[in-house]
Amino acid sequence: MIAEVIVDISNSDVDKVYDYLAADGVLPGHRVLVPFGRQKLEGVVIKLKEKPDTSHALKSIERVLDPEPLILPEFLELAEFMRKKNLRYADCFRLFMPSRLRGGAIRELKRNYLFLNPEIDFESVYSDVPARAAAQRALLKELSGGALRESEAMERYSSSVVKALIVKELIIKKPMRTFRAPGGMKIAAEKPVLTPAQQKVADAVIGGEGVFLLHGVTGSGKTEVYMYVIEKALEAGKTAIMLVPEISLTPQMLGLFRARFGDGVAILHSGLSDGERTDEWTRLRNGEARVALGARSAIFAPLSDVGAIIVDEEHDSSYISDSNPRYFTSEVAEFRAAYNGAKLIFGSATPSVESYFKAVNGRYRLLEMPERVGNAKLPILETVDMREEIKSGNTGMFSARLIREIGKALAEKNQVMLFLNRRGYASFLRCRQCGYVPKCPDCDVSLTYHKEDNTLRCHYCGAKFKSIDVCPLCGYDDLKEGKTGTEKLEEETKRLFPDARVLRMDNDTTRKRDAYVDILTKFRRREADILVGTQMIAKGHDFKDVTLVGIIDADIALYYSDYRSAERTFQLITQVAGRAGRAEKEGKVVMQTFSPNHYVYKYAKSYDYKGFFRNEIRARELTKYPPFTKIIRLLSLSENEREASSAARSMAEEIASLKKNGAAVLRIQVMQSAIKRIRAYYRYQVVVWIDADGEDAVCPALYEIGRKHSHGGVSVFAEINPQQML
DNA sequence: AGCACGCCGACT
DNA sequence: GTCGGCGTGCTC
Repeated sequence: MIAEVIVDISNSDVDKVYDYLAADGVLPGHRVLVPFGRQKLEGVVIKLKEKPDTSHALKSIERVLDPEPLILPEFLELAEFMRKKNLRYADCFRLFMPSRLRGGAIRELKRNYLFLNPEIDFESVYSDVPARAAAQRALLKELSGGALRESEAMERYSSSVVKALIVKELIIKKPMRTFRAPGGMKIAAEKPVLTPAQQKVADAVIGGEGVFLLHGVTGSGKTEVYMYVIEKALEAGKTAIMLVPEISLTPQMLGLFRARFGDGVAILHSGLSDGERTDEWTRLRNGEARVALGARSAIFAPLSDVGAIIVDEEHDSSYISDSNPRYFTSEVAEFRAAYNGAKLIFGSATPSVESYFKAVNGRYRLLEMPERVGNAKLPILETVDMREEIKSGNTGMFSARLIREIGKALAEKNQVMLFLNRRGYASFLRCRQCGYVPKCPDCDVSLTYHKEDNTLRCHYCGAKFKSIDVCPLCGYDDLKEGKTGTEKLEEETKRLFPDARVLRMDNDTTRKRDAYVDILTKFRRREADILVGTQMIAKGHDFKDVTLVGIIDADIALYYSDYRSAERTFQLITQVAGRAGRAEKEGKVVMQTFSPNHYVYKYAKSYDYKGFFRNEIRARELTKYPPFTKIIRLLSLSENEREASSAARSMAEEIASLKKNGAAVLRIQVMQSAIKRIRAYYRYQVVVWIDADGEDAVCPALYEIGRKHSHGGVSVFAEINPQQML
């Protein structure tokens, strides 16, 4: 028999099928060890066949690494699907299994457990232990109820107690495979009865076909619908996958699912240790857990017979991987749903324009939940025109209005969230005399001033420098500070409200592993009155005492003038607003803006998603942007500027000749990237507009052109509809 | 990704 | 003469 093998090397030159002689018993999906050149490599068998496709002399598979194929047949097909989308086989298989399972051995975590010696009768033994050996009796009693980790027994009793019982041969010690279960919060959640609105949506999903887009306002109770659908899948003997943005995977969320589905839930996300991930993966693979809850990568949960897939907050950018390997979670979800005949729900309060467009066109089935559960009102949104503030002499970051509202909320013993999507203290420093601005030596961006540790930092490569007090060029000692970030916002808030307890949450305060959970917990426990932060505070966390949300600079996302900036702004405002007034208290949102007449604010204020969508989709159609076209960006990187630019130009020429030969290419643009250099690599790009449905026809050729130009000092990366074009 | 082959510069 | 720089090419 001949086996087609993919070797575990992530390099386009070797990312293809290699034929090997296979003994009986080798099956598709098996991990195998194969001789490859002069080395021995791990690979995956993707197919068996009678005759080789090559005249090459064939080598034999050296060894099969697992008793049963580790890769499910579904994933072999998924790999083929993803490969058409410009991913390498090797990268696919790396996504499909935890890294621990590669590299030959599956290391199991073994721990010593204590058991009662099964050869003796508990009752008689127990009475033989003298009453004064209270600790020994207690331990025996506990063990009669089940095994206990040795380390735990040592901790709770003592080593001498354990030792004594082992010497008396009343208990035995045995190593056992343990599964590390990442923790969740213990929540006693009885199953609520669905509201009529929730039930209607749930019934539509259960009784319907195809892919669903659930458009439900924040607080409308989408999670209950998800859990209901998952429950139905489980009742039918199937499995389920629930995806949330990484940031929403709080202990509460885990606790909620644990309470509902018990040990049948496995968690998959990037924060797990290798060991934890392997254990959770294995529990899913062997059927012990039937619900996978996790971030993006959990879409690859090794479940068979998937009955439901939920993608919550579907508009969230974390569903699109920003570095290689790039894949669209939604595409994988649609593939798996189709393969398994599973229910697939994309849910959001602010669906992406692309998804909503599909719903409007019938590609997805649209479901709506326009009301909050329990009559809770949506907060009132107000804009404050910051131009007027400046005219009236207020150049600070707080408008008079916002200061007043914060004061009121604090006086009423409520909590406040202040949102500013820019971290650091000041976005740059500039010498008032000669105009010098400190820039990153490796990137074409100015350095952000961080007052906390008096550093200048590059937010693109992470470089850190000691800050300056005088201009290094002219020696002048008055440096102007650029746009303010969260650090300064925190400082200003403390200055204006000296009695309030202020917490800050951004990339800089959450560097440590559980820091962000800690900050949120503190805030929830009312150990602070005001939470200041970036994007992070906008997502998915409910605080019942927050009645006011201040958006310090609502325009930030609008400044990035790409076709998605209005959409991003709308999503952000709606999300941030969703944090206010979730319980019986009514909420208010104050948005400070310099362009109050922008249509985003009009629609956001009245929670008019549909109005926003109509406006936005018209603009996209006129300007020929997605979803009416697809944009492919070929990014050319090189330490040598001339090589980067000439590769880009040469690619553009080849694409132009494709177009001439009739390819569905609409427009080609060669240019320097918005940021000309990052990490010492110059960035040039070719941006190609193609027909909305032209991906299969055009993209393979574009990828090939990119690959051909990835040579010597130049690397080319291809991206479809890039999130941002930096 | 490795590893060998191969073709030019500086050295005991 | 030969040691060794890393460009190029190959792996069923």
